[in-house]
Amino acid sequence: MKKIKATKGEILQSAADLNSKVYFVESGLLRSYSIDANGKEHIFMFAPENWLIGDGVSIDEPCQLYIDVLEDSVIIPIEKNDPIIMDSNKLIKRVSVLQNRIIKLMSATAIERYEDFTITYPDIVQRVPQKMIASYLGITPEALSTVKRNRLKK
Amino acid sequence: MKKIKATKGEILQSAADLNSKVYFVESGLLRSYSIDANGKEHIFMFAPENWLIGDGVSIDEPCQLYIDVLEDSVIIPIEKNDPIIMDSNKLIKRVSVLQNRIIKLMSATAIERYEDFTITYPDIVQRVPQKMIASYLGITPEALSTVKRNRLKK
DNA sequence: TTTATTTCTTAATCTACATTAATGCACAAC
DNA sequence: GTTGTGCATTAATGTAGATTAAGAAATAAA
Repeated sequence: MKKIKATKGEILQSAADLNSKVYFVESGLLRSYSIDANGKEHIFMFAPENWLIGDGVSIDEPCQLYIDVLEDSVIIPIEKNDPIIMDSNKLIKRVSVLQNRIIKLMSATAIERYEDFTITYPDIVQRVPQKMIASYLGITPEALSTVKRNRLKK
Repeated sequence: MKKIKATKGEILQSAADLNSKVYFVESGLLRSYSIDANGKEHIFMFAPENWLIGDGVSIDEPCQLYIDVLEDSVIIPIEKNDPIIMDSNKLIKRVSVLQNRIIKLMSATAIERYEDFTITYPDIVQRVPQKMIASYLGITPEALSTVKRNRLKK
């Protein structure tokens, strides 16, 4: 249950690592992302204060995600198999977030997903570069620019 | 721990329901899906033999998904807060599946997602109408037709 | 300060997939 | 049998967002 200081730019986990930890963010901002066959980044999740971030794979499987530090942070590493902290409720919440994301990815346009993002993470929009938000939404930075422009027209 | 027979076409759960159960499929086939603002269905998951299917939301939140029966099935309803059965390992596996799905939705083309589907669920391809596979992949049945045609050309 | 380096925006073109519509096919109801 | 009704396929056209490229604006480095 020890706190760790992590500095901006630091990489806490790489894909293919065997990492049995998740991270609770006490202050600062982390993100997790994957890199596809073309070398393109896809942001999977942002984790600001009081969020938990980690790879969903089992303890004995290699990770799929990279986790790095976007703002200097204070984090608490937690073992995935720690039964006290990793209670089911937290996991169910996680499933809920992911389920929501899949439904949105399949049924909402980029504009709707951006609206949704600004509501769910109002402060993150100011704290990270636009290209990361585009990456989270599954579109290019260019497309995000026009989304924002069209939004203002209304 | 009682088994239930569910017949084809039966709806086990509707969106907005307050349902505290998930279902283990002993035999048969279930699916979960959402319906978007335009009335379009988006299949979230298939659950053949030995799969667990349910809504990811917390016990006290209204469901987002419909669950219905695609083939006559024998299923075991499980309370979400049953600590014996709903152990963390199963939940982590669930997170893993969803994580994978999101990564694929963001970084793979329809052709790649279809390839992936036929490998992950080789038998399901034969057991459900093509339009449901299209719905799972996030494309139209027409687009799936051309995907399959182009695949054969190789 | 000046010079890089990265980020953001705009516009032109391209492409994967959606939409629309027509046709053929299977299977059930009558 | 025939008349559905739903499903799969094909083709023509439309569109959201990708790609490419070029400038502007911000940030970091010198």
